[in-house]
Amino acid sequence: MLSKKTQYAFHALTYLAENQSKGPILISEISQERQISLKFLENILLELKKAGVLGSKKGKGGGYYLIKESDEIALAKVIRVLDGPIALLPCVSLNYYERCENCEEEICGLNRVMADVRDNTLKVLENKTLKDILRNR
Amino acid sequence: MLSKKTQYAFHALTYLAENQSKGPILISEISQERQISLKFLENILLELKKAGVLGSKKGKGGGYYLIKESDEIALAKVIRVLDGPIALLPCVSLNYYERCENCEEEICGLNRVMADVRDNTLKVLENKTLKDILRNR
DNA sequence: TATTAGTCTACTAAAATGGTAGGGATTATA
DNA sequence: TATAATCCCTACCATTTTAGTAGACTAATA
Repeated sequence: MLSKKTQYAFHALTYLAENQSKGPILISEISQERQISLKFLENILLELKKAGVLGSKKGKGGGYYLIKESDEIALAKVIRVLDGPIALLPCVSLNYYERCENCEEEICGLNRVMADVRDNTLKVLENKTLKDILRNR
Repeated sequence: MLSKKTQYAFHALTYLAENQSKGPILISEISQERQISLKFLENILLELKKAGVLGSKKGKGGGYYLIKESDEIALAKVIRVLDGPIALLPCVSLNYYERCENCEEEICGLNRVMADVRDNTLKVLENKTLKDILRNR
């Protein structure tokens, strides 16, 4: 399951995309409009900024804004930033690989199937973007 | 990610499948062979029994055994028993549906995509079975 | 009836999750 | 250049989940 953090991230990002024309958007505005705890949202947006998904501007007239088009931000990217690995086992994760403790990868039949699951999941999450989850359509 | 519980469940189930001919297998034997904490494994096997995946026999000569062929036990079943929902959002879960709090399902674009992810994940997990993850091949 | 082996309830430690508090740093503008 | 507006950063906290443990209980068998 996606954490609240990631779910909030999607809500915030779609809000930013839908209001792109207004320039930088205040955290507090997103918080109010999308009903997300202000301080929690601060952390989320900061992580997205550090990951290169968002830009920000301080001081009056400041706020957050997208630095790419909404169809250039894959859903997989957002999930990885906030939740980490998408794969079901560490030993088949593309971005967060770790050796499994309890299994020898050569003879363990599970990882082959889980790599298959991963590929099928990513087929959607890498190709669907922010644009695909916008409200106004 | 799959929990340790589910990962252990797969290790235990494949052990049972690979040693099916020996009749009921002791929890302690599985625990030793697959390096899983005995008491933790007890809980796991019990849950699998209650879910109709395993049978058991008490007393001398007892133990656990599969009550279906290994190609009749879908991986999805095992994951649902131990970890719960497979979908990434409660509002698109087939077996553990719950309304999302922060989103109105009609206008939220996220659930359409996540239903798509779910379908692609299940395409693998419903069709691959215990038999597909056995060692001896 | 003694032994073997699963069943059940309860407990615990550690980690993850979800959220909060309070300054600090930077920028715009009066 | 003062000050108000904003994001930035570190630390903290409560709750839930995860992973694992303890010990008594029940059923089957010899």
